[in-house]
Amino acid sequence: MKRKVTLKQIAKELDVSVSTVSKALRNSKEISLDTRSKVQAFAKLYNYRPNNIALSLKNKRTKTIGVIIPEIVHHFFSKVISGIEKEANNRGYNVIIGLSNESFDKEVINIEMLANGSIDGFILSVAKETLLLQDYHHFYETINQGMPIVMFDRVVNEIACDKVVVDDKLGSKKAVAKLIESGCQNIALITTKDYVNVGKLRTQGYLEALEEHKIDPKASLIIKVEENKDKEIEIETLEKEISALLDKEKSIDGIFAVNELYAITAMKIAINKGYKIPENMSIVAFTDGVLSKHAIPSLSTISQHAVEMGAKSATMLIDKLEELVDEEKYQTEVISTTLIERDTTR
Amino acid sequence: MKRKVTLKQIAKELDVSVSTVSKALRNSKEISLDTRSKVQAFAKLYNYRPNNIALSLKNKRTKTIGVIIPEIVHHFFSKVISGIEKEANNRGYNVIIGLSNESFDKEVINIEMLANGSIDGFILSVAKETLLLQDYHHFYETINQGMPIVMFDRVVNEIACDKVVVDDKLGSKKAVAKLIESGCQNIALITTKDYVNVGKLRTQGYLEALEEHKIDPKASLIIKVEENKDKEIEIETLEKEISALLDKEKSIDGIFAVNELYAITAMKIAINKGYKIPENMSIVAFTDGVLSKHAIPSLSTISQHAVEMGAKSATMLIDKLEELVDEEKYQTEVISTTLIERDTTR
DNA sequence: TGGGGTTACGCAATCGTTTTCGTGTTGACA
DNA sequence: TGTCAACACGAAAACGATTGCGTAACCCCA
Repeated sequence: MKRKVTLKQIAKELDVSVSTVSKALRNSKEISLDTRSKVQAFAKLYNYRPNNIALSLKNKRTKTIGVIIPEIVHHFFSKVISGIEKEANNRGYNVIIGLSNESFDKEVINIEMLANGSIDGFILSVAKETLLLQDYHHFYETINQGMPIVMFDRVVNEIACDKVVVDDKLGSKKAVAKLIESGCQNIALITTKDYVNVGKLRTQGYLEALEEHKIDPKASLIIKVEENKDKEIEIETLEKEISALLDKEKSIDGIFAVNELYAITAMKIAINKGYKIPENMSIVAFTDGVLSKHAIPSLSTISQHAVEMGAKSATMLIDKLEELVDEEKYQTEVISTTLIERDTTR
Repeated sequence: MKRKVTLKQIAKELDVSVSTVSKALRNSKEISLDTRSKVQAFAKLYNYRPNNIALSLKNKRTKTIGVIIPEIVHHFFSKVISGIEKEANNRGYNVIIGLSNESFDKEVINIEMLANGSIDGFILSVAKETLLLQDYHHFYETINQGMPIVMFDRVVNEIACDKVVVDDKLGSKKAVAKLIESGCQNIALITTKDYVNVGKLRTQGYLEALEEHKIDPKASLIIKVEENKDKEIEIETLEKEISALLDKEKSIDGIFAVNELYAITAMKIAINKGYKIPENMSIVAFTDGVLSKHAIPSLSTISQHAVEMGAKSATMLIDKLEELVDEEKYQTEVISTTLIERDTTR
């Protein structure tokens, strides 16, 4: 086993100083051609690679980006990561991942772990618990120490940093407009409680679409799901609610759900109750994922372009890190959504 | 903006030496109680945190694990990562992610990028292209430099390192046995070409199960899918093949697929052709994911316990890093599979 | 022969931390 | 009063790399 070779070892071996070796490897003309080629040959032979940690210490930059997300077993987030990773790699950066599992404490710990020199900047999506507690001290502290943050999807408006968001309201509006225009009159909404920002915005989009088409919203058609750590329970509860809703409101002919799981759940129940999809029941979901694509029938969705979000976030962060952009100026990039028509809409 | 405070700054401020500050913070009794509390109070006030990079350089360990996977937008891999992350975090390690996108070159680049001091060890699943080329020099070099590797799922047997694998053969056997025992007589197999190790093993399991139940395998019931970078095309081709197969072999009453997407695809076509599932067509898939769980009807699957795989991999790597285990001894851990019975089996 | 310029290298500081080894100042004891 | 231990602290090396500056050795020319 040959351990990694260092400048010092090369220097000793060739009987020159460390600085000579360093300069020779960087092809400094301060060093004679003779020595240069000798050193370079030796380095190549021993497969010399500069130690990243030492470089990081010296340069005060790690060329590494920290990404903190609520969960990774999630189509949207993993897509965002792949976007981040691709862009970061292209620009010579590594990506280090922290999972908050939607927990405030884990988010804080992860940030603190990484903020002590391990990374140059953060890309993150805020944990639900954090949004609920509205305790943002860890973000402020990080930014205060001069470490840039880019927030995506679940952002905190009051924090001064770059942001990349989906146009949730407009996306929902598109979805609901599609339902209305294809003939739906009574459209149910399955959304989350309002403290989840994106849920709130998507609800607003639903309401605006109705308004624009002169349809009076009915509170009785809206289900606001209480999220649960245990998804099983959450979905079971939702199933009962949807079932009850469909039993009570026979006129429902369209459903808009703020995520695909809610939509799939609704579809399952609707099919069980004998609805024909899309003939007498149309369904559209926000968030395009595998479930939608491969469901039977396949679900029409609003795609968030997650990969693009990730790539954009990385671009913004790296631009800031490399000072290609004004340090004090924060931007909010809006990624537009696309309606993907599949088999649950007419 | 207050930049991070260092030992040197504290030392200057309190008019003591750097070493005194360091010792005081580590509560060395070499330092008087007076000085100790003074330093500690000051450090707390200024929120001092030791610089990780400097520590890494000094300690020659980064407390970071490099994970290289073929893709992240994939239920299995993201679950493995969540397992790795959890275990790693518990033991004070960070996780840095590299994606190979199934490409040999990207795998090599990622490994080289991380192997220069950024991490203490690797956990990885080999890219398909690498398996095809059978070029493993980058793994050998890494191991040779004294950096431990743990391979999971897609492993290279000839390389001496720790491995965590799924019991692919036994898992498939379980699945096919289930089909047979529930009354299926003519079971089709949808698998991958043999160079993908796991595809091969799963095919073997299928064959063994048939053999044990005294059923003669028929080559005409087996589809070996040629994988394609473009999943759309791969699935479209597969759809045609399955359709042709079902048309030709009317006696088929069971399908075993080596992943859930193949199974879902088969199910879709079977349903279209009027098969009743599970009454006259049963289906089981290897790999348990969201698709299976939320498909209608929900798919019976073989679960690989991906989170456990990740956690186990992390445990093995960290144990080696912390020398809790013999450096020269390599183990192969087999994670057993579980049959999850849902609605596509009787 | 002495001064100036060039060449080719080494020294030492630096990044932030830990740790070993001195060392000056006490106080106690013979 | 001389000796020695204990105490409290500082200097310096080390991790691996980069870089500004100093300088020895040489040549050239006046």
